[in-house]
Amino acid sequence: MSDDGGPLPLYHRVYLLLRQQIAEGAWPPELAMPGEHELAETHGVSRITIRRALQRLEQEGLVLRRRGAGTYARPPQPPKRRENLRGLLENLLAMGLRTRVRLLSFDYVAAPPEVAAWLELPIGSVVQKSVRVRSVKNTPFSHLTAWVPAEVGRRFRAEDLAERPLLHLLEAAGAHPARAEQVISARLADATVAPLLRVEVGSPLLWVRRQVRETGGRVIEAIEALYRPDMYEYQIALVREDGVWDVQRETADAEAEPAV
Amino acid sequence: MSDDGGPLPLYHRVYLLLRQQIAEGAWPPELAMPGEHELAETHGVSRITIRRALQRLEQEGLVLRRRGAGTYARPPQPPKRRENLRGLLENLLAMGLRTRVRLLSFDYVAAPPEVAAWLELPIGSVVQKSVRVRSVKNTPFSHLTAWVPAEVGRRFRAEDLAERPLLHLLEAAGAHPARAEQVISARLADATVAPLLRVEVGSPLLWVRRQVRETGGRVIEAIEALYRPDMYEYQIALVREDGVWDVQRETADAEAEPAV
DNA sequence: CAAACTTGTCATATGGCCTGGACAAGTTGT
DNA sequence: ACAACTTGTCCAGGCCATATGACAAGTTTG
Repeated sequence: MSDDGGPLPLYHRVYLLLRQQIAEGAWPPELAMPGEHELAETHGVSRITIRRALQRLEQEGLVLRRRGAGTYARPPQPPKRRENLRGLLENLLAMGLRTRVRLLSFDYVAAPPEVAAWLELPIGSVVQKSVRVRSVKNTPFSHLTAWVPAEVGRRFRAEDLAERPLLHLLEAAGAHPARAEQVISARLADATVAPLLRVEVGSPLLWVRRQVRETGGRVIEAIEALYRPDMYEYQIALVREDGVWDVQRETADAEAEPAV
Repeated sequence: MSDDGGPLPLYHRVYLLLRQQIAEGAWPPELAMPGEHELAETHGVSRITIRRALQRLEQEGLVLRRRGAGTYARPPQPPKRRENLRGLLENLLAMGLRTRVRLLSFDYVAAPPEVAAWLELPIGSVVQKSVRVRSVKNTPFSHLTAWVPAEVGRRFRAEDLAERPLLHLLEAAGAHPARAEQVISARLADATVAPLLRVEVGSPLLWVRRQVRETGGRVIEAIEALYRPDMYEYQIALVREDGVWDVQRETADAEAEPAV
């Protein structure tokens, strides 16, 4: 469940990198970007490959090219406007943001070994597997794959998943979530996830895996989330007390408008 | 032959799909998988393409192939073993792990607009900029770009940066770090960072930006860190109390051995 | 104007990806 | 033994990705 991106065409990788640098304002719009020859050199790639990447950037309006004059970056929006949303991940949709959830699949299956270990169940146990995509203002920003032990999952219906957060359903069903562990990492969008998040294959995604236990210690939820970094970031505020750093608050930060 | 989802080679996409199905136990290990012809048909792809996917699966030990007999799926590998290291980010190197730091650059420069805003200084103020790469067991895992106001930075030397964490230096220099904000996101490795982290250009990296204030409220450090996700992950433990999730501890999780 | 940049266009060459088909070699079940 | 499966191997050909080089055409600067 952990994996690579694989072999992307060169011109596409160069495109992704240039787009990232443009978005960061690496080249002010009034100064020309490095020439094609120079870009080719710094990326260790032929000029034709650079041109393919630049042509695509031009098609998308991220760059303005004039023969003889040069290539000029056009950073999309003025400084990124963000709506800062206090609250933990699950509370995101309880807030003002209108998020829409699409339920892509909902099945009871035999737990593959990795998932079984994650849920601390015997291999082959029946588990409920659901896949959802969550959107703000019609733009998808998270892809969620959740695993729940069968007897816990049976207490709610598939339609509920499209309306309320999983943790609420678990609580309403009599479970008592008490502790959670999250691991935050990064991975590339693969051919399955990319179209669902409306992102290019090979773009970077925030990768969060969470395990939730109830008071007795039993794992009642294992969830894998992939977030678009342009739409969603993770914030942590720390305070230093008596020479030790301590967490003050944890925050999810979602953009008001998609960057592109 | 069929639809699109991105510019991945066909054989690689088939490989990903088959690997996923194997991991989910779609074919019990004692029964043969569908033959190459059948797989070619169901995936809408030529037999040679199927073979390339299967050959890779065989190399990785996920399937067993015997001429005349068929292809048999094999139970996936046991989960990765990790050394779990408690402690906040800056404490990582204070722990048992022997991390080595290489100082790549150290200058006093005029702050570019973004950095000035980040440090809450007037545009063009002089700041100390340093770039470091940190390694465990001779494998680099983090790339750090730090910005410090000039008058704060003058209180320590470049050589100190190669030996002690920046926060220690700031404290030793009389600063009083009190609060910090971290933003966690994801980005791609570009041509500059990739070789330093010994990673392919275009691979995903964990992207952390941190701003540290001292007691008076002044920003004394702005730092941008890029981490290899196979070497370093971010963990957060949450506890639910009175219906609200609270952060219990924050943890950096580094692998004992690089995955590759 | 002229030199020195820029992007646009073209031709050529190499190698990887992918298809279609044919055939060889091994295994299994009747 | 035989038929019917399987995987292993090879070929011819087309398309695409990529590198290299040369040249045309536009812009900027002195």
